[in-house]
Amino acid sequence: MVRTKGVRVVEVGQVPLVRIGDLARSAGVSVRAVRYYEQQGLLSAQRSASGQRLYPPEAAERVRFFQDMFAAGLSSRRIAELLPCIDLGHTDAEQRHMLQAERERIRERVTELQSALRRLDQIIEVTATHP
Amino acid sequence: MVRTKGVRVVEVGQVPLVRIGDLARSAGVSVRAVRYYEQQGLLSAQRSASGQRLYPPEAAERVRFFQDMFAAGLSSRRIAELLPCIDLGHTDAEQRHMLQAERERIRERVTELQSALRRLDQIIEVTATHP
DNA sequence: CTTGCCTCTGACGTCAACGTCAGGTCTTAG
DNA sequence: CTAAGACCTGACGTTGACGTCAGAGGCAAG
Repeated sequence: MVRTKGVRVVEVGQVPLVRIGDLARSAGVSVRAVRYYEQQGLLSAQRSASGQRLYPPEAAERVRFFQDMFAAGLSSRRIAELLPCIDLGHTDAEQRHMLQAERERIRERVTELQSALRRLDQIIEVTATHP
Repeated sequence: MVRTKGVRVVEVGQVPLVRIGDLARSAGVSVRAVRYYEQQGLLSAQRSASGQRLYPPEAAERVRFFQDMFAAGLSSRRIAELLPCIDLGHTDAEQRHMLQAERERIRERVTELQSALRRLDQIIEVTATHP
């Protein structure tokens, strides 16, 4: 076990593994959030002898992907359904249907937001002439 | 008091008023939602002698505006702050700041969503080649 | 060895926009 | 007059993605 720039790293064969705090920091989320993702079946972790979670550094990318999807309004359930598509690189009919449905949902949200934006702009415009 | 096409209407002077159920239907929300908006200070209502809420028909437009703003991620608190800007037709510095901030927030959400859309499209594209 | 930070597992708290239920009143069609 | 809806006021329940706290253990530095 070595220490590199403040981040404790466990070398298992050639694979460096980081602990939950480091993952959380590098992904920009809380430690609680990472544990939550595991609980929801989105993220798995190796365990050290003493039971501490150990992650490969790529896990940070995956966590950021979760954030993107949450921001897009997907539930953790949907994201869980999404992961096999990514990991296996192929989809069945049901999965393709789900992907299209979510895509459409997000597109609708975008147009909703743009509509709201226009309404806000109207208000700003109107009241700008009457300060 | 008259009945017009199934909608009970109260004539007070020249102003026709509708009851909460009619407002809810014409705005496409639940009765509970309308009461909630009143509780949050977004909507006021005249009361009949027996205490029932009475609304001018334009209230439906206002309720739809609430829906737009909620869909854009504004809280009822923010919407309440917004209403005087609309009703009075002018804004002070603080209000203008708030309007700009919310505008910017929504714009960020849009780009987030578009980013998520691209990621989903990538997945769809990749897996489409491997059915 | 101890100090200080990190991690662990529960488990309860939060927040917003309502849903839902209870128990009672109003209104109107028939 | 009566029965069926619509409406009233509380007040508790729901959902999702975590926050937060408690109590206990792990681990590198001095």
